[in-house]
Amino acid sequence: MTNALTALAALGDPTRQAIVERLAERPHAVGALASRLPVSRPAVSQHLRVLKEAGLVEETRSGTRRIYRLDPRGIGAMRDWLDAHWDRALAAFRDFVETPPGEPSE
Amino acid sequence: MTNALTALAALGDPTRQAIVERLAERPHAVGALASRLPVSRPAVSQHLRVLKEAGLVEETRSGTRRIYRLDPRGIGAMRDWLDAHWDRALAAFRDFVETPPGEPSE
DNA sequence: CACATTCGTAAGCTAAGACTAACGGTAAGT
DNA sequence: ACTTACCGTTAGTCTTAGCTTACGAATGTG
Repeated sequence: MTNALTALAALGDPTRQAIVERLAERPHAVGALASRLPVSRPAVSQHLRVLKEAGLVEETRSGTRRIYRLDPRGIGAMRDWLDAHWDRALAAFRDFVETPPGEPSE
Repeated sequence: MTNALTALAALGDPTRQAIVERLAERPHAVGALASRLPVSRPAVSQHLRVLKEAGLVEETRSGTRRIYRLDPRGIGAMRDWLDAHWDRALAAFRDFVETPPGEPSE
Protein backbone atom coordinates (compact mmCIF):
# COMPACT_ATOMS: atom_id res chain seq x y z
CA MET A 1 0.00 0.00 0.00
CA THR A 2 1.25 3.45 -0.82
CA ASN A 3 -1.12 5.54 1.25
CA ALA A 4 0.34 8.73 2.67
CA LEU A 5 -1.69 8.53 5.88
CA THR A 6 -0.61 4.95 6.50
CA ALA A 7 2.99 5.93 5.89
CA LEU A 8 2.70 8.84 8.30
CA ALA A 9 1.28 6.55 10.96
CA ALA A 10 4.16 4.13 10.42
CA LEU A 11 6.70 6.91 10.87
CA GLY A 12 5.11 8.00 14.12
CA ASP A 13 7.22 5.60 16.17
CA PRO A 14 10.73 6.77 17.16
CA THR A 15 12.27 3.35 16.62
CA ARG A 16 10.89 3.22 13.10
CA GLN A 17 12.18 6.72 12.50
CA ALA A 18 15.65 5.53 13.51
CA ILE A 19 15.36 2.50 11.23
CA VAL A 20 14.40 4.70 8.30
CA GLU A 21 17.34 6.98 8.96
CA ARG A 22 19.73 4.01 8.95
CA LEU A 23 18.21 2.65 5.76
CA ALA A 24 18.53 6.06 4.14
CA GLU A 25 22.32 5.70 4.42
CA ARG A 26 22.47 2.24 2.89
CA PRO A 27 20.57 -1.06 2.83
CA HIS A 28 20.85 -3.15 5.98
CA ALA A 29 20.17 -6.67 7.15
CA VAL A 30 17.87 -7.17 10.14
CA GLY A 31 20.64 -8.21 12.52
CA ALA A 32 22.82 -5.29 11.50
CA LEU A 33 20.00 -2.88 12.28
CA ALA A 34 19.23 -4.46 15.64
CA SER A 35 22.89 -4.41 16.73
CA ARG A 36 22.85 -0.60 16.62
CA LEU A 37 19.45 -0.09 18.17
CA PRO A 38 18.37 -0.38 21.82
CA VAL A 39 15.77 -3.04 21.01
CA SER A 40 15.92 -6.75 20.25
CA ARG A 41 16.07 -8.26 16.78
CA PRO A 42 12.45 -9.50 16.77
CA ALA A 43 11.32 -5.99 17.65
CA VAL A 44 13.18 -4.66 14.60
CA SER A 45 11.58 -7.39 12.53
CA GLN A 46 8.11 -6.31 13.62
CA HIS A 47 8.88 -2.68 12.84
CA LEU A 48 10.16 -3.64 9.41
CA ARG A 49 6.92 -5.41 8.73
CA VAL A 50 4.94 -2.28 9.56
CA LEU A 51 7.21 -0.18 7.38
CA LYS A 52 6.89 -2.69 4.56
CA GLU A 53 3.09 -2.74 4.74
CA ALA A 54 3.15 1.05 4.68
CA GLY A 55 5.18 0.99 1.45
CA LEU A 56 8.22 2.64 3.00
CA VAL A 57 10.76 -0.21 2.71
CA GLU A 58 11.47 -3.08 0.35
CA GLU A 59 12.91 -6.51 1.07
CA THR A 60 15.34 -8.65 -0.89
CA ARG A 61 16.56 -12.04 0.22
CA SER A 62 20.25 -12.94 0.14
CA GLY A 63 20.79 -16.41 1.55
CA THR A 64 19.44 -16.56 5.05
CA ARG A 65 19.51 -12.78 5.31
CA ARG A 66 16.83 -10.28 4.36
CA ILE A 67 18.21 -7.01 3.07
CA TYR A 68 15.93 -4.02 3.63
CA ARG A 69 16.16 -0.72 1.80
CA LEU A 70 13.97 2.37 1.52
CA ASP A 71 11.23 2.45 -1.08
CA PRO A 72 11.40 5.91 -2.68
CA ARG A 73 7.75 5.63 -3.72
CA GLY A 74 6.52 5.58 -0.14
CA ILE A 75 8.65 8.56 0.80
CA GLY A 76 7.44 10.34 -2.32
CA ALA A 77 3.79 9.76 -1.42
CA MET A 78 4.31 11.40 1.94
CA ARG A 79 6.11 14.31 0.36
CA ASP A 80 3.25 14.84 -2.07
CA TRP A 81 0.76 14.81 0.79
CA LEU A 82 2.77 17.38 2.68
CA ASP A 83 3.20 19.54 -0.40
CA ALA A 84 -0.57 19.62 -0.98
CA HIS A 85 -1.31 20.53 2.63
CA TRP A 86 1.46 23.06 2.70
CA ASP A 87 -0.03 24.85 -0.32
CA ARG A 88 -3.52 24.73 1.13
CA ALA A 89 -2.25 26.02 4.47
CA LEU A 90 -0.71 29.02 2.75
CA ALA A 91 -3.92 29.71 0.85
CA ALA A 92 -5.99 29.42 4.02
CA PHE A 93 -3.59 31.76 5.76
CA ARG A 94 -4.06 34.35 3.02
CA ASP A 95 -7.85 34.12 3.35
CA PHE A 96 -7.55 34.48 7.09
CA VAL A 97 -5.50 37.65 6.81
CA GLU A 98 -7.66 39.23 4.13
CA THR A 99 -10.95 38.78 6.00
CA PRO A 100 -10.61 40.37 9.46
CA PRO A 101 -14.24 40.11 10.64
CA GLY A 102 -15.65 36.86 9.27
CA GLU A 103 -17.03 33.64 10.55
CA PRO A 104 -14.09 31.27 9.96
CA SER A 105 -16.16 28.10 10.24
CA GLU A 106 -19.75 26.94 10.39
CA MET B 1 9.44 23.28 18.54
CA THR B 2 9.91 22.74 14.86
CA ASN B 3 11.51 19.32 14.87
CA ALA B 4 10.65 17.08 11.95
CA LEU B 5 10.70 13.91 14.02
CA THR B 6 8.40 15.42 16.64
CA ALA B 7 6.06 16.58 13.89
CA LEU B 8 6.02 13.11 12.36
CA ALA B 9 5.19 11.57 15.72
CA ALA B 10 2.35 14.06 16.16
CA LEU B 11 0.91 13.13 12.77
CA GLY B 12 0.99 9.44 13.62
CA ASP B 13 -2.49 9.53 15.11
CA PRO B 14 -5.44 9.21 12.69
CA THR B 15 -7.52 11.76 14.56
CA ARG B 16 -4.74 14.31 14.34
CA GLN B 17 -4.38 13.55 10.64
CA ALA B 18 -8.08 14.31 10.20
CA ILE B 19 -7.72 17.54 12.17
CA VAL B 20 -4.81 18.64 10.00
CA GLU B 21 -6.79 17.92 6.85
CA ARG B 22 -9.68 20.05 8.09
CA LEU B 23 -7.33 22.87 9.05
CA ALA B 24 -5.71 22.70 5.64
CA GLU B 25 -9.02 23.78 4.13
CA ARG B 26 -9.54 26.72 6.42
CA PRO B 27 -9.04 27.77 10.06
CA HIS B 28 -11.48 26.24 12.52
CA ALA B 29 -12.65 26.73 16.08
CA VAL B 30 -12.39 23.81 18.47
CA GLY B 31 -16.11 23.15 18.64
CA ALA B 32 -16.44 23.27 14.86
CA LEU B 33 -13.75 20.64 14.55
CA ALA B 34 -15.28 18.38 17.19
CA SER B 35 -18.75 18.56 15.63
CA ARG B 36 -17.44 16.84 12.50
CA LEU B 37 -15.24 14.28 14.22
CA PRO B 38 -16.26 11.09 16.04
CA VAL B 39 -14.62 12.21 19.29
CA SER B 40 -15.54 14.64 22.04
CA ARG B 41 -14.47 18.25 22.24
CA PRO B 42 -11.90 17.76 25.02
CA ALA B 43 -10.26 15.06 22.93
CA VAL B 44 -9.90 17.51 20.06
CA SER B 45 -8.50 20.04 22.50
CA GLN B 46 -5.82 17.59 23.63
CA HIS B 47 -4.89 16.72 20.07
CA LEU B 48 -4.60 20.39 19.21
CA ARG B 49 -2.20 20.84 22.08
CA VAL B 50 0.02 18.07 20.76
CA LEU B 51 -0.09 19.56 17.28
CA LYS B 52 0.70 22.98 18.69
CA GLU B 53 3.71 21.71 20.64
CA ALA B 54 4.91 19.97 17.49
CA GLY B 55 4.81 23.27 15.62
CA LEU B 56 2.11 22.14 13.20
CA VAL B 57 -0.73 24.49 14.19
CA GLU B 58 -1.11 28.02 15.51
CA GLU B 59 -3.75 29.49 17.79
CA THR B 60 -5.48 32.87 17.78
CA ARG B 61 -8.14 33.92 20.24
CA SER B 62 -11.38 35.51 19.13
CA GLY B 63 -13.63 36.13 22.11
CA THR B 64 -14.26 32.87 23.90
CA ARG B 65 -13.22 30.92 20.83
CA ARG B 66 -9.75 29.75 19.85
CA ILE B 67 -9.18 29.68 16.13
CA TYR B 68 -6.63 27.12 15.00
CA ARG B 69 -4.84 27.11 11.67
CA LEU B 70 -1.92 25.23 10.16
CA ASP B 71 1.60 26.52 10.71
CA PRO B 72 3.34 26.26 7.33
CA ARG B 73 6.73 26.11 9.04
CA GLY B 74 5.97 22.79 10.72
CA ILE B 75 4.74 21.28 7.48
CA GLY B 76 7.81 22.65 5.75
CA ALA B 77 10.17 21.03 8.28
CA MET B 78 8.63 17.65 7.62
CA ARG B 79 8.86 18.15 3.89
CA ASP B 80 12.54 19.02 4.17
CA TRP B 81 13.18 15.87 6.22
CA LEU B 82 11.43 13.74 3.66
CA ASP B 83 13.26 15.41 0.80
CA ALA B 84 16.62 14.66 2.38
CA HIS B 85 15.75 11.03 3.01
CA TRP B 86 14.24 10.67 -0.41
CA ASP B 87 17.49 11.83 -2.00
CA ARG B 88 19.57 9.56 0.19
CA ALA B 89 17.28 6.64 -0.55
CA LEU B 90 17.80 7.13 -4.25
CA ALA B 91 21.58 7.33 -3.79
CA ALA B 92 21.59 4.18 -1.67
CA PHE B 93 19.48 2.45 -4.29
CA ARG B 94 22.04 3.30 -6.98
CA ASP B 95 24.87 1.91 -4.84
CA PHE B 96 22.85 -1.22 -4.24
CA VAL B 97 22.31 -1.82 -7.95
CA GLU B 98 25.89 -1.07 -8.94
CA THR B 99 27.49 -3.44 -6.42
CA PRO B 100 26.01 -6.93 -6.94
CA PRO B 101 28.28 -8.97 -4.63
CA GLY B 102 29.06 -6.79 -1.62
CA GLU B 103 28.54 -6.81 2.08
CA PRO B 104 25.64 -4.36 2.45
CA SER B 105 26.23 -3.74 6.13
CA GLU B 106 28.81 -4.26 8.84
C1' DC C 1 23.16 -35.69 7.08
C1' DA C 2 24.14 -32.81 11.03
C1' DC C 3 25.01 -28.21 12.50
C1' DA C 4 25.13 -23.21 12.46
C1' DT C 5 23.25 -18.76 11.01
C1' DT C 6 19.62 -15.64 10.06
C1' DC C 7 15.17 -14.44 10.40
C1' DG C 8 9.83 -14.45 11.06
C1' DT C 9 6.05 -15.60 14.22
C1' DA C 10 3.38 -16.49 18.44
C1' DA C 11 2.37 -15.64 23.31
C1' DG C 12 2.42 -12.82 27.09
C1' DC C 13 3.46 -8.71 29.71
C1' DT C 14 3.67 -3.88 30.31
C1' DA C 15 3.43 0.96 29.45
C1' DA C 16 1.77 4.70 26.65
C1' DG C 17 -1.93 7.34 25.07
C1' DA C 18 -6.59 8.19 23.46
C1' DC C 19 -11.04 8.84 25.21
C1' DT C 20 -14.97 10.42 28.32
C1' DA C 21 -16.94 12.84 32.23
C1' DA C 22 -16.74 16.51 35.44
C1' DC C 23 -15.04 20.91 36.78
C1' DG C 24 -13.38 25.72 36.47
C1' DG C 25 -12.35 29.92 33.94
C1' DT C 26 -13.06 33.68 30.64
C1' DA C 27 -15.71 36.50 27.41
C1' DA C 28 -20.03 38.23 25.41
C1' DG C 29 -24.90 39.29 25.84
C1' DT C 30 -29.11 40.80 28.35
C1' DA D 1 -25.07 41.05 38.01
C1' DC D 2 -26.78 36.97 35.88
C1' DT D 3 -26.75 33.82 32.22
C1' DT D 4 -24.97 31.61 28.22
C1' DA D 5 -21.35 30.04 25.21
C1' DC D 6 -16.83 28.25 24.38
C1' DC D 7 -12.79 26.22 25.83
C1' DG D 8 -8.70 24.15 28.69
C1' DT D 9 -7.55 20.94 32.40
C1' DT D 10 -7.76 17.04 35.45
C1' DA D 11 -8.85 12.37 36.95
C1' DG D 12 -9.74 7.99 35.68
C1' DT D 13 -10.65 4.02 32.52
C1' DC D 14 -9.44 1.19 28.81
C1' DT D 15 -7.68 -0.08 24.48
C1' DT D 16 -3.59 -0.16 21.64
C1' DA D 17 0.92 -1.35 20.50
C1' DG D 18 5.76 -1.99 21.40
C1' DC D 19 9.01 -5.17 23.76
C1' DT D 20 11.01 -9.66 25.20
C1' DT D 21 11.35 -14.62 25.39
C1' DA D 22 10.75 -18.90 23.16
C1' DC D 23 10.07 -21.57 19.15
C1' DG D 24 10.23 -23.01 14.35
C1' DA D 25 11.31 -22.44 9.28
C1' DA D 26 14.70 -21.64 5.58
C1' DT D 27 19.33 -21.40 3.80
C1' DG D 28 24.19 -22.32 3.78
C1' DT D 29 28.27 -25.23 5.29
C1' DG D 30 31.33 -29.13 6.64
